[in-house]
Amino acid sequence: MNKPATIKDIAKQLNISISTVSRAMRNAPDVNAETKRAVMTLSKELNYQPNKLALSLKQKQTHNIGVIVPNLDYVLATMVKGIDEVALEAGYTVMVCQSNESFGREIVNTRRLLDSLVDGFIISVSSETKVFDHFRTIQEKQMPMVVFDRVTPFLPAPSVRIDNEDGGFQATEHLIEQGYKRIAILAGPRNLGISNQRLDGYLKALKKYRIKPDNDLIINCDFNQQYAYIATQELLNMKKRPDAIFTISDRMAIGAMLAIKEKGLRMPQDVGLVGFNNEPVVSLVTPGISSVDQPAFELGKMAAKLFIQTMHNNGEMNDVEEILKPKLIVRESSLRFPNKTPDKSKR
Amino acid sequence: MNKPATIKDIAKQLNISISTVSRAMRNAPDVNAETKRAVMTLSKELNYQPNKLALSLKQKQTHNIGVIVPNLDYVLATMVKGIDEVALEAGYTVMVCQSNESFGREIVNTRRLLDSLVDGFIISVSSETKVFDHFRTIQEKQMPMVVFDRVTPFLPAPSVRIDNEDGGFQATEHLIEQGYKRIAILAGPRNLGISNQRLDGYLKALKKYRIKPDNDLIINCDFNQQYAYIATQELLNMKKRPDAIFTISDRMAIGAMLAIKEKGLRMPQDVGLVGFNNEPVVSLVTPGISSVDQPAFELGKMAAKLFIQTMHNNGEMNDVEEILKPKLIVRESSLRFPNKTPDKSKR
DNA sequence: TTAAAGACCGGTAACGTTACCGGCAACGCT
DNA sequence: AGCGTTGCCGGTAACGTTACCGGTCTTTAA
Repeated sequence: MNKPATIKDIAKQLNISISTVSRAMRNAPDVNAETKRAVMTLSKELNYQPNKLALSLKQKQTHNIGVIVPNLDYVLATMVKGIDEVALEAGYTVMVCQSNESFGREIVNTRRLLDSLVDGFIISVSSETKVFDHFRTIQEKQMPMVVFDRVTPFLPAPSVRIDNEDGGFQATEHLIEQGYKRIAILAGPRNLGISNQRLDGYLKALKKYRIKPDNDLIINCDFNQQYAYIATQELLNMKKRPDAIFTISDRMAIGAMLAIKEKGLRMPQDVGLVGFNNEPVVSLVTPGISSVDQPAFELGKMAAKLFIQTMHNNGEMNDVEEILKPKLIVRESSLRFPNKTPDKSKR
Repeated sequence: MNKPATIKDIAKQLNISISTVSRAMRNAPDVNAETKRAVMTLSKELNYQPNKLALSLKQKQTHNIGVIVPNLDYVLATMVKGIDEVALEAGYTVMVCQSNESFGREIVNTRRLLDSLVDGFIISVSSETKVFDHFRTIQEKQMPMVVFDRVTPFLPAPSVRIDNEDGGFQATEHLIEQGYKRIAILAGPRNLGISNQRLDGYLKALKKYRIKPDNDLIINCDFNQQYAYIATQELLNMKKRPDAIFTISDRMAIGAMLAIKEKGLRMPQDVGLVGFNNEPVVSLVTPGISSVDQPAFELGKMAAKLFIQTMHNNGEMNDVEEILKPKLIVRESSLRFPNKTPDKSKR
């Protein structure tokens, strides 16, 4: 066995035409049962594997899905797992590419996958991305495309995300109920949808309780731990320092926590802290950090389902927007009055 | 612009043959400079994208690498990032598939990718896998295959891994130097190479200091936090309980930590603890957990480099085995005598 | 002046598969 | 007996690309 066996080899050995073999393989109706059996046995014997490339070339579809994510941290990895789950079930193979939050990498990845490697895309956009032309070429090619998690209004497409505003609202309302008066927010980059939506939730909660938002307490900084650490230091050095901080990611919450501890302040007594994502780490640090949990796995599954639907509708889809609900998990970092919150969750 | 433009369209519009267009695109030497320019401009105008499928079918290679990993936790995600880095550089696209530590999934993934989707594989085997036939079919097809991180002697192939034995040795020796007398080890599953190698390092260190290994202190349990938690509880309930625990992963270290805290014991005074991987989380918990750091990103890069080398050698490669050195990072969880360890690293 | 060399280009087969059309028996029905 | 129907099969083109061979015309060298 040198070269892999092809349909031709089978045809030759069985003295029938390749068309018949092809039909037999696909279990077509108009082929004799006996011939079918013969083909099947021989194909097994020769260890025949149909050539997907040839097939894809012929019918112009690959049954691959291109997944582009900015990174593979806990949340996104979980979502990808969800995508994988239903994609595999539906007969699709996923190609995961990381853009590393880099605009250039995102373009390269997109172009690569676009080279007839995939039938469509499931995308979470990089935080660096402000121009979406590379994604629009996908749509011009009539390819299905679903955006998840990092959704942006500048890229109209079927999308799945969580209700970020509600998440921001829950977190902030909880802090208010716990008696915190000056609540700061570490929002992410300005151009990022999830960042602004969570900020909106924050503002909405303040409004509900008639608290005037203070621009000095609204910080836009980059998405990582280090920046959050620095931003928190600055916050805590203010004359009228905040007594609570809501960060829109757990990474940032960790950074904030480190700054708070270093300053010698206690949580939740001196400063309350709430994060976002509910990554495992927040339940391990001391004190445990309250965080808004999002159904990442479910979200991934939903994204893939939406993709497959779009696929079946020939790429057309009247911009569906699935929105899943997040849920605040309360831990020690923000719990001044345990009785005020009905369901203190387990660690 | 309906259908994507092909080489034929260009040929027709320019009134030249498709061969010439093909050569012009590839910047072949025997084509007039002017013709080249004409082809280039028109191809840009028509937004021509060469069809990778047709090309792959023709020259029987896809320029894709199949990467199969058991999961996408911190360490593996970092390694994958390393693979991605050099693969992209070398003109390869990677297809990442998670086996979810499941034997069946691993087989499915392998078969899928084997369907003429990739030119070869970079693999980290699932912990569940005890039979390697599905991987051997890769080798039978003369495809390059590199194994990384989870290397096993039952699957001979070029490989990259860290010196697990040395890592285990460093961790254990450190605990001994810190005056711990009864040192337990939470090893992973028995069939996993990294598990056994780290165990070997542990035994080697004991031997060096003439400590007799105690079978009651050597626990083989599953790779996750929950099992480690339970195993630690049992250890601490022994009549002569251990005064230190070395776990072969940080996940397990976290589990152990929770059990230790729950029992009301203090680290490092009552029990010393050392983990493996040096995930970010271990520096965030209190006390910080000492852990053996492995150069994950470098390891990923090395794996991809090795793959590309193997590729260039037509799949032949006299089983290279690259071994990178790990390095113990000491933190509070095991530091009884700060002066005894020369380089206490930063958190 | 002529032959060889070089520059440039075209035609065709092939990669492995499927879609489509057409053909030939055999069978059943009137 | 004649005709349509059914069951089964073969041939060919096509998907988009490249490899190979060969051809024509111009240039160069002896």
